[in-house]
Amino acid sequence: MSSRRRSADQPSRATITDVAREAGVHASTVSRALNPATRGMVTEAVAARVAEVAERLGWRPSTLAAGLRTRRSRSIGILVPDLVNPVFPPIVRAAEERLAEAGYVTFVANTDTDPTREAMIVERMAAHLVDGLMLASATETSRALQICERFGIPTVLVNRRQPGSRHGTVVHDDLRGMALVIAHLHGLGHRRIAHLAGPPGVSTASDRLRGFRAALTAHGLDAEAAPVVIAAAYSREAGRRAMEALLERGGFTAVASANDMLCLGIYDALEAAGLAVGRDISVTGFNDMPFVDRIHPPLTTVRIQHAEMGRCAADLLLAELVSGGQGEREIVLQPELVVRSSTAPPARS
Amino acid sequence: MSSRRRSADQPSRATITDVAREAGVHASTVSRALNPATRGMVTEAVAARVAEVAERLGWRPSTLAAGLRTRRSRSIGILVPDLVNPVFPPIVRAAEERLAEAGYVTFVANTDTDPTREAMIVERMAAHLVDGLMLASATETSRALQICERFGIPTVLVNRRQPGSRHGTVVHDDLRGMALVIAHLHGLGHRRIAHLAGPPGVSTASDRLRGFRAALTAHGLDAEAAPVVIAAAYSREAGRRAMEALLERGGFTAVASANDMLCLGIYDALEAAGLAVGRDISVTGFNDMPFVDRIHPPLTTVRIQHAEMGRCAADLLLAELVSGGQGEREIVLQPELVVRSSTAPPARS
DNA sequence: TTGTACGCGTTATCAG
DNA sequence: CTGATAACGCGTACAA
Repeated sequence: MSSRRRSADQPSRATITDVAREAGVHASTVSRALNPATRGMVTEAVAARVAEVAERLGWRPSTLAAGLRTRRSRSIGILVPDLVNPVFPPIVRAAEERLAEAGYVTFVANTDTDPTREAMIVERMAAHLVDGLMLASATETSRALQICERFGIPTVLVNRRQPGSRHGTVVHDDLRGMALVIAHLHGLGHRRIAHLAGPPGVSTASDRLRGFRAALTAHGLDAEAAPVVIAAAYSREAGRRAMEALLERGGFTAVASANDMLCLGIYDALEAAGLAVGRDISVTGFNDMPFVDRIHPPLTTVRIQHAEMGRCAADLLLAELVSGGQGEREIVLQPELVVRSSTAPPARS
Repeated sequence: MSSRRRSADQPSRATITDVAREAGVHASTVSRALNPATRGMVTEAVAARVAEVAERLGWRPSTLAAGLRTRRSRSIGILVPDLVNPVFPPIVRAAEERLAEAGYVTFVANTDTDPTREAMIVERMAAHLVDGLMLASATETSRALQICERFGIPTVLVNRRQPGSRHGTVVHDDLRGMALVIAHLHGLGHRRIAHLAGPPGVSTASDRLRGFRAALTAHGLDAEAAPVVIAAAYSREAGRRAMEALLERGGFTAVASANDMLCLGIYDALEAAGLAVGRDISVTGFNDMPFVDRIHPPLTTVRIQHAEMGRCAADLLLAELVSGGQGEREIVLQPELVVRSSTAPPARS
């Protein structure tokens, strides 16, 4: 017979009742003595004795049992599209750190940019009574946000906007980021610039596309005529395929990509086509994700504030958790152009 | 007044009692009808009616309430040292996928290779009644494993061994991996090979160091005389500092690194010293983490099976969850050498 | 200041 | 096959 280890031979963890019996007081008193918020309601001496017994018995509060009553769990869910994309880990880490300081644990999950999966995860998180949710995965049509609202779970968006949403949001000024890119390329002499756009429904993709077109116009270039190909996902493979399509079409000396991950695929496609990044075709990225300074040639890209984004989002969420729903602000961080060697004046040919 | 949204105006989610009332049966019957495992104990007709009502009322099981009784939560905790290290996300993703198929949610957390933090997280996970734990963070002296045993939580180790541990473990044959590296370097003509070792207490670090020495000896080289510097962490920065120390010491034409992350720092240090990777000093990594094929020069490294490791660990854990503690196996996967351009015959000088 | 009594949503164990 | 009842561990009005 397979007896559950936890129940049988193992010394099942001490409960508040055990502590009460041992300390010679009532369970409620123990609860009050051990809860920082209610400690004042109890005698100094009793509090000390209870604390001592609890310590000795190795008592740990059961988040579950507490949550059953309070409907809170001191935990926060963080949803990202794909942890394998190096943009997200730094954001998550920074948020996690800030939330931990405030006493919250964080649970991270991948959504694969799949709305169904995203909705399922939100439901599961809700079932675990997360106190708040941080979505780095929100698409412009995410059902997830409605679910959050239905359950009344405070939610903030990170690195993704949802137009018209009332949720706290932390993003970057992508239009300005693209303007920096185009100004740089224009300054190098490029006049025929292509855009490798991100997947549909993702706000960074559409914002950067808009920024691309606006910046071209601002420089007196024909935004309508500029080659644009949309990548199926923010992945290396999708970037390669999109770049192949762009190459077939031709008619450009530089390509401004919606994101660094795509650039890896762009490099792959250009290498396969026998073209040199920088010399033959200039390439720019977006995000300045880790390690792109070490790829060859080092990528000119737009730096976003990964850690700051995570911290701001955490603060926004924490504010909302205490104030009960005021944090409906949008924080827009400023990006910065980092010039490396993937951009150069256009080839003569 | 700040009324908690969840309680007041929001339609608090339907409970099993609501469904029971609506369906005209007892709550226990609802429980049985909706639980796949106990559905057989109930009439087909009743089951159907209950299911219909539950659907209509939007009933969702409360993991917490259920866990309070069953002491299970259908969730698994995954602990990694640092999600920013690209080795881990693919492992986590693969494990997550396999576990999700089996109906488990996964919670990921970073430990920062800090035993105290690791212990705290394990406790919190235990408080959330995770059914199992996957540790990619275990150091050779981790207290975390004892905590797991005390709580009776099934635990497996991934990408880390703990000597003498009885836990299921999935690792690679690091000794063989190092042997492949040294054979490759030796074949190129290198005779003075240095090792940039990983941090103390980490099994991959000590295994690879042992493998390094054993392989040197096997090739008739003096293992004792070989320069070895220990990096403070598996990070780019620590790699740079360790490499600087190694350069001061000198006396080598190639350096075998314990891991790819360190190689980024090695590249930084060599660049700062005006040395060319490959031509002046050959460099090898370990892990074949994403993107190292695109750094300059592309890194010769040992490929490990990231996804397979995650899947195996998940299977091991699942087996243990159903059988109740048999999975005390150690799975050793085989690594593979990937030769790129960071290695070349030693410079003449 | 402390104890009593009850509820949170579900499952296990009996009876019927 | 179904209903009643008692847990699970904790928080919290209310009473003492």
